[in-house]
Amino acid sequence: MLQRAAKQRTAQSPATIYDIAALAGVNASTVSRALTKPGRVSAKTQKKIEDAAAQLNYQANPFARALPTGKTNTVGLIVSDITNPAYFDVIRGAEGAASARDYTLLLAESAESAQTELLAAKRIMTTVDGIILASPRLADEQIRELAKKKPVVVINRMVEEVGCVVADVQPGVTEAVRHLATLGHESLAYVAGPDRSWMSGHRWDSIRGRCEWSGLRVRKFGPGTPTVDGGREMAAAIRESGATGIICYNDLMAIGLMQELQSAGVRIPAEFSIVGFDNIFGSDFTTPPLSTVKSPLRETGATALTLILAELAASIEPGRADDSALRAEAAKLATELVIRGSSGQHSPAAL
Amino acid sequence: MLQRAAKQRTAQSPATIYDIAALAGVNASTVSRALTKPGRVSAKTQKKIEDAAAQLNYQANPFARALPTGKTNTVGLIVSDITNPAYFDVIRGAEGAASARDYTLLLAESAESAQTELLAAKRIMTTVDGIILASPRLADEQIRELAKKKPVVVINRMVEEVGCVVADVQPGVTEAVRHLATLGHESLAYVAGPDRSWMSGHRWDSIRGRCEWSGLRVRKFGPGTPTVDGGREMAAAIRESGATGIICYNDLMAIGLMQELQSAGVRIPAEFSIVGFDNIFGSDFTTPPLSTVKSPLRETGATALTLILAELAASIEPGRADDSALRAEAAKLATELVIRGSSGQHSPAAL
DNA sequence: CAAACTTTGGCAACCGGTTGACAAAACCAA
DNA sequence: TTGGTTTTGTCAACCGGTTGCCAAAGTTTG
Repeated sequence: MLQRAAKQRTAQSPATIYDIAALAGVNASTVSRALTKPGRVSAKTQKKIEDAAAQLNYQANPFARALPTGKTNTVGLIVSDITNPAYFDVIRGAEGAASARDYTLLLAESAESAQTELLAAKRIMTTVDGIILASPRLADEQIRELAKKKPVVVINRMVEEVGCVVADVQPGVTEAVRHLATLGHESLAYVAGPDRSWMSGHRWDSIRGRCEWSGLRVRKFGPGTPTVDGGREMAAAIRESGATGIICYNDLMAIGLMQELQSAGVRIPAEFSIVGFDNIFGSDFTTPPLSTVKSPLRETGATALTLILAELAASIEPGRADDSALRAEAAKLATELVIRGSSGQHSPAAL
Repeated sequence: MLQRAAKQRTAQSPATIYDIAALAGVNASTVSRALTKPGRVSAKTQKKIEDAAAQLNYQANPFARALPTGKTNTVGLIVSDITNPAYFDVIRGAEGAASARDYTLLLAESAESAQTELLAAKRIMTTVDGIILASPRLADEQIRELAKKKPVVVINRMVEEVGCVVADVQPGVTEAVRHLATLGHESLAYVAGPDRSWMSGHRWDSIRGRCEWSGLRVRKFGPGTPTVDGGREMAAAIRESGATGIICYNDLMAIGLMQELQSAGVRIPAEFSIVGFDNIFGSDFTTPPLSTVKSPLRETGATALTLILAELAASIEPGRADDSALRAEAAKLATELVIRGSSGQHSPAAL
């Protein structure tokens, strides 16, 4: 009552299918069919109903619709840290793909905590048709557990039995290592991200493999916090290490590392070459601009959303297992090296 | 039927209050009360019900709850352009404030188009308890129209009869103009953003006012696109204008302008001083790092969400008009000048 | 023109909670 | 023990859609 009053105070209650039914002189169920089941009602009644709906400015109540069907036309996206610009493009890609298909994106952040992440996931689980986890900090088992309830797609991580979107780091890493070798660096270093980050380990594996293949020395530093400050903290260790070709887990760390080294008087790229990962917004603003292994972040976000929708479609209509097409699409997500000023001919003598 | 089967295939249907009722040996409505109306049920039954709920891993279905109450515990946030890093702090602030209060954030973007914005607003209107519009491109009247249906709070714009969160540009602008004057600039320029941007006009008004007060010449350029490229496009006009102290609508434009001028051989800050707005991520990466009028973006987002919730509370319990407290909070959102390297002593002679 | 078949629309149950009205039970004082 | 009050739980309606089932209306066919 109170609510009703309040509702009427701020607005006239929105039109329902019953209002339409009354206006068009048909039953509510006919209205429902006219609006959702194409071809189920005669063209004549269809028109009457559509006119009435337009006249009343009808907008279906998504909750009433979701209740019996369980479908919400909403996909949740949980990122580990909204601050990280790398996710900007992921979010953007997912949002674009979602609204293009008349889906809505629900955003949540886990603040780099597995516990918060699980909480957020559970909180929105009931509200969405599926969940995208960007660089989740949860354990594999927990992710599989979630995936039992609703479609789950993981970004930047491989989890068995769960849909994953991971750009192929190989091409970018290969280019980066070759690039550094060509510039005269014989000893490389990898500045790792958090231990919980699957992607950090993955990048390291790829780099190490490539270095072995090329006969280069490479050491791993870290784990570190995947932020500008986290990069700064690694500067001293890197400087003492003897390594001169540095690849960082992500651009933020690379930028921090470069800033700290420069403020200690080190010349980049003469003394150290630095390469990041992701090609985030602003990575070309630095002096020198950052060389980086570019990830197709936006496409990653869009692909993840497409995958969710495909899983959804498959669970309704189990016949078509067209995952192959999507796998193919995901496989096209390759990384590539963007060479800018932070990597260059190694010439410490020029001091 | 099919759905039911599908549901069971991927997961056991989640527990309902009826399951709890059966397990605890009470009526479903008692369960509902126990879970939502503290004190309405005896301690004994309360405990029985809570135990049963815990045992069944109960999680209320938000749709079933939203249907009769109309409350969704979700707030929509529509930004004009997800690409713009300025919004990320706004999003972050709103997200933080939301999840702290057990609310969820629904994100949508309008791609700088009034039409898309209206569409997005209408689409999510039915799903959320309130909407935050960040730098909306809609007309005032359209915004008021939306506000009739659900609480609306507008960021970076003043709209009468609607809740607004606008940081006070005055202190930052005053500092910036004085700063430029002190550096020896006698002729200033403002590089405007889009015509549809209220904030762009607002900043211009403030700057012009301050310049008149100080007896400085100032011209307005634009309108322009509020992006790095938009800034680049203004470079030629600025260079010919004779103005040497440049304030840009936002950091993106400032960065673009600076890049373009530098690539034409212009020395910053010797020949031109450049000041942006917002202090976005990366604005300190440039060479020279960008001087900028810092906006409390994160607080703005958080305040907007708090305002929405306050309006919501007020509409249920109309007695308390504690808007004053919130106004006070919003008023604390002041801008301030961050002086970095892109502004400095005007010394064209040093050429 | 009737029989057989196809469309089309109505009825009613259901999704999972919330809530007003009311009755049963428990409690209290006299 | 009784009458009055308060607490506690039940009943049933409702939110606004969806959908299986069925009957009425319309169409085709022999």
